[in-house]
Amino acid sequence: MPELPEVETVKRSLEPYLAGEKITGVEIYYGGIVKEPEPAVFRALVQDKEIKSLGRRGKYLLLNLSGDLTLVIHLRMTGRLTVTDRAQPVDKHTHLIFRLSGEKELRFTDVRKFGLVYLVPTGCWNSIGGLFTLGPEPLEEEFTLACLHEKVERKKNTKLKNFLLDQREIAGIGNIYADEILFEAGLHPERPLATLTPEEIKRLFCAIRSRLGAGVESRGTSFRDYVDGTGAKGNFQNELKVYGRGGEPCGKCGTQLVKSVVAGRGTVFCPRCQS
DNA sequence: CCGTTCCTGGAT
DNA sequence: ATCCAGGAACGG
Repeated sequence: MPELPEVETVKRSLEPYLAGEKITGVEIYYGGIVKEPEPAVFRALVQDKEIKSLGRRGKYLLLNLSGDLTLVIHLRMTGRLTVTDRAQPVDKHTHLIFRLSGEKELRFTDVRKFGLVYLVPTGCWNSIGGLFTLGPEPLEEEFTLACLHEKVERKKNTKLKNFLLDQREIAGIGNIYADEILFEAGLHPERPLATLTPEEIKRLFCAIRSRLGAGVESRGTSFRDYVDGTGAKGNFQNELKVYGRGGEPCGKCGTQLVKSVVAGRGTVFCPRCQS
């Protein structure tokens, strides 16, 4: 599931292939992926634009085009965005292809069709609700311990895991990194925010930076579908301490890891190390 | 806040 | 044959 570290890795891996390239054509095989504008207008607007730069906000990938337009792409759970040789056979689940000037093309593939693509004027995110209301970037300077304190104080009764998954609070954390962050911080996923001590908030802050940073360093988690922009798998799946390990012994204390449901998501934690 | 919906492949 | 995975929008 592409979360912040995965989307950042896709962005970095695509940059050398896409920056400065011209989009010479677009093929839309499944129009449902293109949310705005309608597919015919989308195709016409993208035609012959240059990809000036790539960016990321939370789990959103941004392709800044000439003409002050930005292609906003969300991979949701199973989306893949890859640079592929034109000659390579098209996958059954490829919904969108951007032809490039060279021998390569950019393909959007998504088994579950949950991915989202928008084309909007650069900076005009108001039509994309999830992007418009996105919280701070946790790996940037803007996200400080004071900032986390303030957020925690405002959402007293919220459970920690719900808080971490809320993109309006902090951008880019999904189910995998939420569980890994809580394990590293030694905090129970159902702890109400109001019960956190300053020391625990500090631990949470450090764990957010550390786990997301480590995820980026390892080029993301290829637990299932995720690959980067060149089709390469990440390595962070080898460093997961709790996600996907329900029933296994905790790496720190040996207690059996518990799998439950919190915030409507599968949640794994150590009942001894996390309180 | 919580549950439901979207969608498909893989697990049971 | 049925259930489960889950990001984010939406309804209650």
